[in-house]
Amino acid sequence: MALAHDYTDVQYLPIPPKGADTAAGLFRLSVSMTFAKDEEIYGQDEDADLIYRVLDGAVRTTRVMADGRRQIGDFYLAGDIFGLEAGSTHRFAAEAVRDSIILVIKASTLRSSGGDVGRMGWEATRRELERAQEHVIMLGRKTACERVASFLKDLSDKSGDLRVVDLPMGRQDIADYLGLTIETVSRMLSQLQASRIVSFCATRRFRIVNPGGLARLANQTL
Amino acid sequence: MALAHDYTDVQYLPIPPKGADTAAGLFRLSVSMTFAKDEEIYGQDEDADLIYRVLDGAVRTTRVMADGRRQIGDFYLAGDIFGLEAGSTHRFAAEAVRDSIILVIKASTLRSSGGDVGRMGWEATRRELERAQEHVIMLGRKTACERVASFLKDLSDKSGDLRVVDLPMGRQDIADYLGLTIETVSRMLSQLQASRIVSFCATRRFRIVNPGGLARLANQTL
DNA sequence: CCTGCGCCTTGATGCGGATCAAGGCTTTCC
DNA sequence: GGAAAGCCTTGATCCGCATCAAGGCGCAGG
Repeated sequence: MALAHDYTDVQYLPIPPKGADTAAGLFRLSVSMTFAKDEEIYGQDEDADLIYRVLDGAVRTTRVMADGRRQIGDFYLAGDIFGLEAGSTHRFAAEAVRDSIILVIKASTLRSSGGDVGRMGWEATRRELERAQEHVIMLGRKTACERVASFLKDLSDKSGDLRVVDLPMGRQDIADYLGLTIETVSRMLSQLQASRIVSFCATRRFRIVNPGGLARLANQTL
Repeated sequence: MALAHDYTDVQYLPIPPKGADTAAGLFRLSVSMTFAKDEEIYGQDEDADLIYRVLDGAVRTTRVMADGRRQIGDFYLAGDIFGLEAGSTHRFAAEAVRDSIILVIKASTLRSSGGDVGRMGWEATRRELERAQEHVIMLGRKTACERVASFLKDLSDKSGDLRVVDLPMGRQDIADYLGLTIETVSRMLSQLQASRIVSFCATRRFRIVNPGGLARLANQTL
């Protein structure tokens, strides 16, 4: 298990991010921190008085059962907000998938403000809820192939790049997100490549060859 | 599919609910409506300008894939608030599990109010998110037996009754909530009864014989 | 360069839960 | 009360994914 972050590299942001970014306003008073690959950002059951935003890198939220079974709640990429999923304590831990820069702000600052800022927090929570519900559909009723296809499609939808997409996470993380084993994920990826749906230029970088086919396999209901 | 509700039985509530109920304040300006068993309260993809609270009965939210696979998002019992899960349109439909009385209020009334009322809406959304995440763990990493045990335990935790719990929903609804088939749910229930964990006095009413054993089987991580 | 380790892929086999099938029970409606 | 339909249970069989096993590949460090 990674050591708790020692908070020595906290630094105040000199300049607020651009105005075009709606979420940026929330983080005007935030501090920036860096986390190494696999370092813990917060732990399961820790107090939840901070809210986070990925500036660069990637983050996963995880929950581990007593016998070691692990479920990943979600992945967060540059621009995403996380840490909202909590009552008084976090129910998932958060870890850096790779070296990352994270903006941090006190939750109480947000929650207490009634106007625009508070509503933005609510909006962010609502988006989290939508993603969690999409995840429920995936885990409850989709086949292994549909899950992997959905995952690749979601990732490509999120990344602005037209056709070539980077996977920030390893196969085990994908498996723990999709409720599968690493072997099944690997097999499905090979299968998608064999069917000319996608094409891997490297282990963690692929191109979508047949977007229509991918969408059909993903079987999104919306 | 149930016909859309015709809204003819709308009636204004003469008296606000008791002050002890924190959520009640939100629904001071609500109207009460009744829905028959299996009647649709709102549809998938419908506009989301209303928020709902169960006064009596039970509600399920569902999503159906093109080929008929169905996933239940959650169940709502007396006192629960639902309908928050939406951006501009509902991503799940909501249906009455049995004859139910539902309070309805305009979402815009809530969202626009800055102070306490708005914060209560945020809190309700946050609780929804927590439940959805618990659901993700269940569907992603729990066995059929653990899912059914968790389900019975959650239900008993929600209902104030000490030992005897009523199931408002049928086996198919349980299966579609747990990501299983009706046959597997039935087998697991029989198995739990055979192991003296629970005891069914009727098809939809059971008693918890061994609460410790049930909790152990449920394998909750928190 | 070579070596070693971590990550990934691929193959063989097993098992948990789905599917298929056949009643039993319970509720509803006449 | 009797008939019919819907809901639930139980058994037999099948299949998709997990598990077990054996390398392959690529990257880091010597």
